Parts: sequence; C-alpha cells; structure tokens
Amino acid sequence: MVSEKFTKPYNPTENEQSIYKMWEDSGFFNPDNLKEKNKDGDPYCIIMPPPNANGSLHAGHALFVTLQDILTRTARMQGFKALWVPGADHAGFETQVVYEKKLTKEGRSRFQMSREELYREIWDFTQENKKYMENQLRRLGASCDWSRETFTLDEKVIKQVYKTFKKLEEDGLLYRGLRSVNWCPKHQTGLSNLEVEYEERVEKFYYIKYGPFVIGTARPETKFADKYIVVHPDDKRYSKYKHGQTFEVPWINGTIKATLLKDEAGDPELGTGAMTITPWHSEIDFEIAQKYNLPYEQIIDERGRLLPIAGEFAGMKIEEARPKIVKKLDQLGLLVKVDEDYKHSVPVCYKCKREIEPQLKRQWFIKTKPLAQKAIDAIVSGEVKFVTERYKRVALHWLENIKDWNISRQIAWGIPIPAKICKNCNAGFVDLEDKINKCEKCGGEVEKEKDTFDTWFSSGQWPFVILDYPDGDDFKTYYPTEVMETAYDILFFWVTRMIMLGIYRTGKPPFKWVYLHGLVRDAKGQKMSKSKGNVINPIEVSDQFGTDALRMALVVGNTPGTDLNLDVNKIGAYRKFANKVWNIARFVLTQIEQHGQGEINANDQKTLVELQKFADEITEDISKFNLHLASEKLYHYIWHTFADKILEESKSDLQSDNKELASSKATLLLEMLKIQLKLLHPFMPFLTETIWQEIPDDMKDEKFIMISSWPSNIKLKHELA
RNA sequence: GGGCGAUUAGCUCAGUUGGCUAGAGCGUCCGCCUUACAAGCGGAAGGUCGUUGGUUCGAGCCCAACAUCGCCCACCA
Repeated sequence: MVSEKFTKPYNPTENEQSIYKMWEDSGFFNPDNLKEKNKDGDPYCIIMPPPNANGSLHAGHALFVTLQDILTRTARMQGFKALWVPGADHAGFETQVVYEKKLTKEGRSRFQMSREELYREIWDFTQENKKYMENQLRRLGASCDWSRETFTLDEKVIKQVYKTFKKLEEDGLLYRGLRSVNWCPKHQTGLSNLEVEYEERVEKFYYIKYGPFVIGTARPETKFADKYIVVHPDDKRYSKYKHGQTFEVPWINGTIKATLLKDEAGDPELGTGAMTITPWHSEIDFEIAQKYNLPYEQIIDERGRLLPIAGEFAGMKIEEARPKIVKKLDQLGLLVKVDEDYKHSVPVCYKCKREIEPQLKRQWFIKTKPLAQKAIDAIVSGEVKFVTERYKRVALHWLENIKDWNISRQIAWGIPIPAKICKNCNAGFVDLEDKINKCEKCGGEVEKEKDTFDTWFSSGQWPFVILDYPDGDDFKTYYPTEVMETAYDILFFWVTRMIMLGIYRTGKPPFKWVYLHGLVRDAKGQKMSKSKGNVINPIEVSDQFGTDALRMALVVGNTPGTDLNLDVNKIGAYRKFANKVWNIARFVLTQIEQHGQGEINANDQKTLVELQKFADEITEDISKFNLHLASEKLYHYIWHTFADKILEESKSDLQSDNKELASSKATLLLEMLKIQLKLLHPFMPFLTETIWQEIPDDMKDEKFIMISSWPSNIKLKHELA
C-alpha cells in the first residue's frame, strides 16, 4: 500500500531531519564504509572551507554546501571513493572582533583581561558555536564525513603549522624585522595588506613653508620630527640645491636642521614636488629612511595619540590636534595655503573602518616570492586549473606582484608564534620545544614571543594538514584533492596561499581545480548585512520551504563566479517543484502497485533511451561544473517532459483493459522515475531519499538512493569544454 | 592609474564550441476543483538581446569603439 504520507503535499520539515540521521547513522558519509564499487573506485575529495566557529551560517555557506554536496554526492553514486572533509575555523582576528563586540555589550573590555583569560573565554565561545554550526550544516544536507572533522586549533594543526614555520626559517624564507605595519588603533594589532580597505575622503590639503621649500600634506600632525626633505633629482625647480645640502628651518616647535635628499621617490607631478618624510608612520618614507640609513622617531602612539615629541600637543588625539596644529602653523606664518577639497583615499581597518595608522613594528615576515613562483608555475602548467578563466588571471596577477607577508598578529586568539625574542637586541628565534633561553646573537636575555599567527597562515596549510601529511592514509589517497570550492572573495586570503604553502610543504598543489562561486545578495542585488536587515538565514528558509528548495534556488541559474541575487520567491518556486516530484512519485507508485511490473515494450524502450541520453547530458554538465545548467534541465525535463507529456500520455494505457499494456506502462514510469530521482538526488537529496524510501525494496538497487548507482555510464571527469 | 565583469520579457536571471521560431522563475491576463498534483492543469500577452560599426550563408554569442552600472588591484607627501 502506497504510504499515507503521499495523500498530503510534500512536507520537507517532516522528513529532512530523520533522513539526515538515517544517512549519518549508515556511516556512508565516510568512504571507508562504502561498498566495493566505491572502495575500488578512484578517490574524489573535497576539503570543505571550514566555517567560522563564531556565529551562525549565512546564505553563502548554504551555497557552498549545495555546490560541494552536489559534487560529492554525484561522485559517491558514480562509484568514487568520495570524501568531503568538514572543519571549523577558529578564525583568529575575525572571532576576536566578534567576541570583543560581545564584551562591549556586556560592559567589559579585552584590555581589562589577561590574554589567558580572553583566550579561554573565546575558546568556550567557539566550542559552543561550533556545535551549532555543525548542526546547521546537517540541516543543509551536507554529506560530509564527520569522523574526520577538524578544528583549526586542534593539536595536529598546530604541530604542522609549527613545522612549516621552522622549515621557513631553515630555508631562509622567514625573517623578523622592523617594518611598517598597518596598525589598527582600535583593535591594537597589525593587519596584512589584504585586511586594509580604502575609503574615499574629501579633506583639507595644507601647503606649509619648510625653509626654502613648500611641502604639501593632508597630515600636518605627523610632521614634528621631519628632518629630511625629498625632491626628484630631475626637478628643475630645485636644481639650485644639492643633494645633502642642509637648511635651517623654522618649524612648529622651534628651528630645526633639515637635509635635502634628491631621490626618485620624489614625484615632481605631485603638489610642489617636495616632501618631507615620516618614516615611523609611512611605509614609503620608511623605505627611503632605510635606503639612506636615516633615524626615525615615533610621533603617534598605538592608540592614536601624539607623543611628547609633539610638545604642547602631546596626548591629543589626531582629530583634536590637527586643527590646533594648523592654527599654530598659521600663526607662525608657515601656512602657505589650504586646498579645501582634496580628494584622496585613506586606508581603514576592514572591520571597524577606523583609519589605519602605519607604525614601525618588529614582526615576522615570510619571503613570498619563491613560494609564489612555484604557485605560478603550477597554475600556468595546468596542474591547478580554474573553473572560471578570469580568476586564473586574477590569481596570477596577484602572485606575480606579491609582497612579503606579515604573519604576526598582536591578538590573543590564535596559534601562538613559537619563538623567543631577545630583550637586548630584538633578534627573534623560532623555538618549537621551548629550548632557547638566551639570545643566539648577543647572549642577552630572551622572552617568549607574545604574538599569534595570522589565521590565514595556518588555514593556508589546511588541505595537507587535515589529510595528515606526510604519512597519513588520507594524504596518500586523497592528495592532491579534486576541487577547492569557495567564494571568490577569499581568493587571495586563502586559495593562493594554500597553493603556495601546499607546494612548499608537500611538493604538490593541494587541489586540481579551483571553483569560485559568487556572493549571495538579496533580491535587489544588495549585499546582505545585519544593519540593512536583508539577511536571509538559510535555516529559517529551510524551515519554511525545505532545504531542497533552497538548494535549487541557489544553484539554478547561478553561473560560477557570478554573484547571485536570492529572491525568496525563487525558493518558493522550487518548493512547488519538490511537491510536483512528490506527486509524480505518488502517481507512479500507485500505478505500479495497481498493475504490477511487466515487460517494457519496444516503443517505450525508445523513451528510456532518450532518458538515458538525458542522463549522460546531465553527467557531462556536472563534469564541466555546469551545475546551473544541470539543475535547470532536470527541473524542465521532470516537469515538462516527464510529467506533462510522458505521464499524461501514458494514462490511456494505464486505464486500458489490457493488463499487459497497463503493467508495461507502469513499469516504464517506475524505471523512469528511479532514473530521474537519482539524477536529482545530488541537488535535492532529502526529497529524493524520502521518495526512494517508499519504493519497495525489490524494485530498487540500493536501500539508500545516496549510495545507489548513478544512471549514466559516462564517468564524472572534470574538464571544461 | 591598471584590470575585470555585467547590460536579454515588468522584476531576478539562464542561454555551454555562432544554427534561436531567444528560455525559466516570479508577476500579468483568460479558462478550468479534468480521480497524481489548485503548491495544480490548459492557454495567452510581453523582448528591434545597452548603442554604433565590422566579420560570417547565418550573430544574443566573435571583433572594434562608445555608454551606463558594479567589482578587484595598486597608489595618493
């Protein structure tokens, strides 16, 4: 008797959670438990970009789950040894920022806590969130192997990251140096160039008399200690002065002695062509200072206040000091003119949008050029391929112009940098076993490095870490993995770094394919954000429409690498589709129950052959990563070919007195239903499994559609065109 | 300053190597509770595929220029 379930419309929430539990209990997410056809199959591995363990999943997570799950499920049904490895990310700076906001709400501050306290609290916070996040992944249908799940602060991760750090030192690719870093005065940490954004601002631009010169600046508050003036060697305006010539310059807090430098760094086109330098608070100025071995002095402290060198302005915040300084300059007769609407872009912290104040800091840097070169080679040779050609060019451009990577962060939440620092000469030494107790250079006293790693330094090693390089079975079986599927906005942060560090440690890039998806925006194409109130919570949507409907809405028409506008109406449309499939199944199963199975007649065999061709086409689309086409075709075929035509036209036979004819037709419909359910399963796993469970055991090849055999002989093999 | 993407029905988007009488969802209009499905069925309206020029037997698709919107990178004393 066809289940009573079928008398009602399809109710996703009634079925999804129990179906997922059934899958998970079966153990088949773990390829080690799969049957022979998979065990002997080729490996197919996707490493999941570990979601941050600091909040709930957003629509972007739902998109990656959908895409990666489609690939994994297809591969599994195809007989591959299919493995999708989940993880959770401690997400260093990101999480600390989230937690600091929480502290602020509670009226607390991290600056009132010890590092250890803060670390412990955030640890507990992430462990809670991690569970929450994992269950959300389950809700989205992720067929990943939970037995292999790894947290990015797990012991094995830290060990590997330390090994890489040590190896970099041994290979001469690591140095600790005084460098200009992007300092965020709010978060009290240095940031990488990638974590700095630029904002267009209109500010005042001041022309100030500096001895015989006039200099232009938007930041007069940094100029207290400027003792060097730079012009271009070919700038005719200054040809009467010589390189190295000195001047008595009446300045803000008294007369100083200034020296002229003629250097190509001076740009004759800009302002007056003359500039003074502030090495402590400008990267370019610092480079000039280093070139000529000039002294440098700190003017602004880490909180953005002026230091005693500013005299009467000491202790003031920049915003407060600037107008006062300008006023004084004017009174001294040094202010030449003010350009009122000077348009320029200022660097800001990507989290708090506070203006970045460059500071000189001793930090750990990786020499990235040699690593980048190997990554470039791997991409150019096609060892790593990109699904979207344009991102290949973007990645190459970035790698070709790469700068050394500052991996030090002054935050508590992260992997501690295992090193000792000399209190006397500031030299730093990598120290994995806590063995170094005096400076290897000067014999001075050493202390433990307090900084932590940039979180991307450890996540850049994720694939070989999680698969247990070098001796783990997983590493031997699955590395290099098949596809790295993630959002394009972390191409530089993560993907290129994984290629670099993967090759560096293992000799091979960590994946064969890079599939970058776009951002999920709201129906109007606006970025989703809490403040706009346009965030689509994937779990709420799943509750309302069913996970399968959400998945279809995320994949149909979503070309790789392009942003997707997600309209709730679209999700509703696929809920209707789910119900349509449900009703198709009810009809077919009722017919087969009534008429029994028979021989499919010769004419109908042709219909089956047509469907077979269609199945091949879907397989090829998936091979080419054209999931947006495959899903749309499935929708169209099932609804408008199968239901509207084949099924409708079969009704006369099914109602005929000729029992043989009726059972033959019912059998055809059953066969076709099974093939379609299988093809649809990677896209709409819950619905298809729910229906599959209603098909009598003797009419199907496997108990779970999840591990049933794929209805096409074409082998899944990723290639484009 | 350098680079990239988009522009197709009222809205949001597909259209894979040029063959298209240009599709889907939502929306609109007309008619249907026809025993799988009203979350449905049958039917209809709606597009000079951003503009201009070129290549071709044939262009939404290829080339060139322009326009508008968006994104990325670099840098700004």
